Amino acid sequence: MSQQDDVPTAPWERPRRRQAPARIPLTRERIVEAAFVVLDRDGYDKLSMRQVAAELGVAVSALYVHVDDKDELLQLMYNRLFDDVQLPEPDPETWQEQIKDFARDGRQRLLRHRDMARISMQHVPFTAELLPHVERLFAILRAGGLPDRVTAIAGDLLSTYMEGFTLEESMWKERMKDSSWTVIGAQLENYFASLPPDRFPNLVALSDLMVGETNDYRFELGLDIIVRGLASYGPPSGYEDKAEDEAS
Amino acid sequence: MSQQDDVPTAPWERPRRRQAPARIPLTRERIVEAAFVVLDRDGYDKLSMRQVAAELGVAVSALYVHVDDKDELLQLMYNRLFDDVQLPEPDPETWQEQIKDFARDGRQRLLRHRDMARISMQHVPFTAELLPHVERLFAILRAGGLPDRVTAIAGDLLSTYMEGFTLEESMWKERMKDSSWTVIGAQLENYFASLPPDRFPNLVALSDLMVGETNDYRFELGLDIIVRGLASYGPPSGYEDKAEDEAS
DNA sequence: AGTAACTTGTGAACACTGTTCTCCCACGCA
DNA sequence: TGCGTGGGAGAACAGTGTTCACAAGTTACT
Repeated sequence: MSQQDDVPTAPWERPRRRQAPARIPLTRERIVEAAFVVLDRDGYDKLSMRQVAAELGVAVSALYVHVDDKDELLQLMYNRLFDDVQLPEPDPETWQEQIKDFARDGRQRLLRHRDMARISMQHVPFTAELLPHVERLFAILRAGGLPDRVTAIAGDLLSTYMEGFTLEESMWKERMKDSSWTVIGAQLENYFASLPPDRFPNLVALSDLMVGETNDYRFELGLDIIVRGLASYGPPSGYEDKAEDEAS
Repeated sequence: MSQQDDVPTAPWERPRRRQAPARIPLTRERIVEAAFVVLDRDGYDKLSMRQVAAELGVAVSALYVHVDDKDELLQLMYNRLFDDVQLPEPDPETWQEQIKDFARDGRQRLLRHRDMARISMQHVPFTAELLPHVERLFAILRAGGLPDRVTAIAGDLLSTYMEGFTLEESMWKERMKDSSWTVIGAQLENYFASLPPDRFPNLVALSDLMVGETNDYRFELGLDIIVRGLASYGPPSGYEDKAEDEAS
């Protein structure tokens, strides 16, 4: 952005401001960027203010000029991860698929950075930057004909599932990061299958299904369960009438 | 709870040390108990090994004789919170209500101790002590006539929802613990309603529903959405397809 | 009996953490 | 020229999880 700094200053233009500060000024953006570098390299447990400062070649206290808290820094990271989300125009025909895409995209974003799901969990999702996304999500759900009270909590339900699933998923990877996933899965399946069948008949019977499938498949199935539950409150498929919900 | 010692140790559980003789005053149980005292009094952020040791009037390093890690201590707390769960005999008629009761009970347990939801989120739910509960849950789901692949992830889905919902719920309380819930709700509702209606029509329209209802109601509705989604995979209601034979 | 091994618990120490304090220095402005 | 201001540096404070050498007390064996 400042690639013309090496051009010598013409004698007739008096530099009103200091033209080129010797160092790039420290900004929130640069701090967040460095924090992501540390996070991906060392993981959440090693993500400390000192490490971020070291990454920037800067004193720790310099960070606190731009950021109030470590908590605020984490918030900024979360916001930046989702700030370029683009939800589609609400379409009553395909609202179910639109909702699923929202969750799929969220999971992919969380998986982009190591331990990101852990950060996402301890933070309130209603920041000003993310409000447009919630707004769009609501628009899609209402376009699907869901009653308002269902719409009002569907956002919570979906993001809770998305974040919770991804958290568990990445925790397994982290906990046994020495092995590949196929090895992990085999170990787990083996464990469940080795339980005493008289006391754990169902666990034994389902051992292959619990971990044998890929995470993608399991995420997709859970998503489908939720969307089916949501759709059960809406108009029968095929219609687009906004139907009142029938009790019991 | 010591009758399950013959359950093989899961591969992700680090082998713990020999159990201390029963006559020694300091035991794992006492440490866990003290940890709960500290947690309820000072919250999760202040729950440190030093505080737990101080609560017992004991040196910090003494804890490490009985507990490998702080992580293990947290896991023990989680286990103890759920170790006396009692799930009912599977009943194909009322399996949906049985499932809901499972989640309701879990939420109540998490709410019993301050910040407990935060602890629950970062721990693996498949410890040996908790396996019987998963087994029972599976039995109920299968009795409801759900296909095995749905049953296999329904447990994850339910506990993720339960823990995620409770986490968010308790985070709000913690973050604004000065005010009562009605005040918090009013503030939030006010905030959403005050957004520019041209850019956030749906948020404004739903502002009262998002926070106006009680947490109990919102939890119940989310639970119903999930159970409906699950039921959509099962036999049509009214029928009772003979489930896999249950040995009584 | 003596002795060795072991379990428990102690106090100090190490290497960190988030945060704040004082200080310094380069800049913009008068 | 002087001055104020604000960003950054470095040290310091009060913590954190964990480990270390060491001291008791108990048990087990020669």
